[in-house]
Amino acid sequence: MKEVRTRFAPSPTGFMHVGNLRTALYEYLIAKSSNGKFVLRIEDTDQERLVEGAVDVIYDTLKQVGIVHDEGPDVGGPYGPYVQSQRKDMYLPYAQELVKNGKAYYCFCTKERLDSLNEGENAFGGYDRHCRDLSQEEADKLLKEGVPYVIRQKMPITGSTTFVDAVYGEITIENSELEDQILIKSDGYPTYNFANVIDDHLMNITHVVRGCEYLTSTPKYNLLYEAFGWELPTYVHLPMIMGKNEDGSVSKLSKRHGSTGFSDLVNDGYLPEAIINYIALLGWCPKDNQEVFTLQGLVEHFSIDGISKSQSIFDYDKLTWLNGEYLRAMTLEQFTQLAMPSYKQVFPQTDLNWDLMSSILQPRVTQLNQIADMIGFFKELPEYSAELFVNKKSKTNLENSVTMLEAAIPVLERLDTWTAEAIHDTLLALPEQLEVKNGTLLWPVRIAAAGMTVTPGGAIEILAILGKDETLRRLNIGLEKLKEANKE
RNA sequence: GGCUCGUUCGUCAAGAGGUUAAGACACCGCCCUUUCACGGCGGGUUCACGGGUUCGAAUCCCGUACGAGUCACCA
Repeated sequence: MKEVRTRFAPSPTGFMHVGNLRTALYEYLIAKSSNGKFVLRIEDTDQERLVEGAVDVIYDTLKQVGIVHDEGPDVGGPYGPYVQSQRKDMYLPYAQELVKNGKAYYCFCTKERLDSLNEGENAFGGYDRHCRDLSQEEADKLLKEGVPYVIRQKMPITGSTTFVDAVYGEITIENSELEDQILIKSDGYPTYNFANVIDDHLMNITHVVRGCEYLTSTPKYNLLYEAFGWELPTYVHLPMIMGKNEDGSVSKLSKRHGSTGFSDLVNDGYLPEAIINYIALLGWCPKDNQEVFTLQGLVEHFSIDGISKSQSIFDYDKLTWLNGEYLRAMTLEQFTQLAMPSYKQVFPQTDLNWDLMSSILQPRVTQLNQIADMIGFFKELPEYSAELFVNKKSKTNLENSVTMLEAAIPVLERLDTWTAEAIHDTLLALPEQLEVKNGTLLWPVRIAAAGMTVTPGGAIEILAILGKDETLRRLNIGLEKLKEANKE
């Protein structure tokens, strides 16, 4: 059995769309699940769209998610170079061979003529094959005169072309639908379509994996393989990733739906592992419906027949949930390490009990970038209304809250060892004495300590993190606020 | 518009002629509880529509509708 070889062939645009990343992931998984090779090839044949540093974005992304390529521009390999602009001179001879065999031809049509074909009421819709039947003498003459040219593929006029896709099955396209596409551009560079076929063959790629936007142009590729007498690869076309619009309609995932780039998602506080895990599940389902996977787990479970045919909508809610699962699954130390930049953002100078902080945050955080907002109240007591002390379920009101704080403050003042455990024992002795439920005491304490109704962690943890001095200061502020409110 | 592909809860989806049509996210309710979260339990008109084929269709066939892709010297 031939070794499986797949390739990720991005254009260096400086941006890694999640759709691209998913394609890379599936290519990697297809190769690795059968012990094959995964190749990285940079497709930079469009000289007008070159972006500085764009290739690094590709390396960085793959590195962050743990997808390792066996061959590529940076690591080399037996089929190099792996950058198309460095392979430029390889393509023309193949195109010329096609011309010689009558499968392609020189075209001298100007841009203006081409444009005019698609204008006005006589719009033709495509190329009219004007140069297809130029005699060899004419072509040679124009070539000698230095008239700019492109090389176009000569498509069959009649009949149809059928191919089998591993996901979509048998697909037939009428040859009359196929345009005489350009193989070599007037700047001498090959088009994507042509370079792709040549390189995939030269690099022994066995599985061509790509988005299904290429589905209907696949016959053009196959006609090229046939013209050269090369073996066809296995095609694996992937369904698109879509986004849901406000009005309920669906369109290709783009900025207006949210973050669509890998680095955007990371900035939003998502973990690379969670992003990869989520993306793997968008359009693919394992036999046993498992949902949480490491990259290695995906390699072990992946199979092409689990790829779905229909487009799927990127669901930020589910990604968020999955990210929370990853966050909760890690050790406290790992969590603290990831959270530390946020901790330091809020407390650049001070050190708090970060372990305790992490222990209350870890079950609650779903995106790392929420942390700074969640812990802001530790740094500064928010402005709040005395009304917050009133809570039906805890049976607290403006009057008994005073009693609770007046009971809590002195015992806390006498407490020397300021640990969560000691605070717990001290505070929880009070409700019994006062003959109230725990919540009746703890609600006002927490409100006074935090100045908000919803907090990560309970009163005890919050006091422990705040420290004795700050706790007492805040409880007294709360007490004053209550007395003030009761006066009115 | 031509061509190609697709359509199972709001979303991701299992399902391959006979199932009470899984599971997950989201949502709602209850429990746990020191608020929130975590965790536990429970809930909901889901097979686009219309015809066939069949004893029997989410599954097979044909139409229709809707959605998407594609028709570049972009990839």
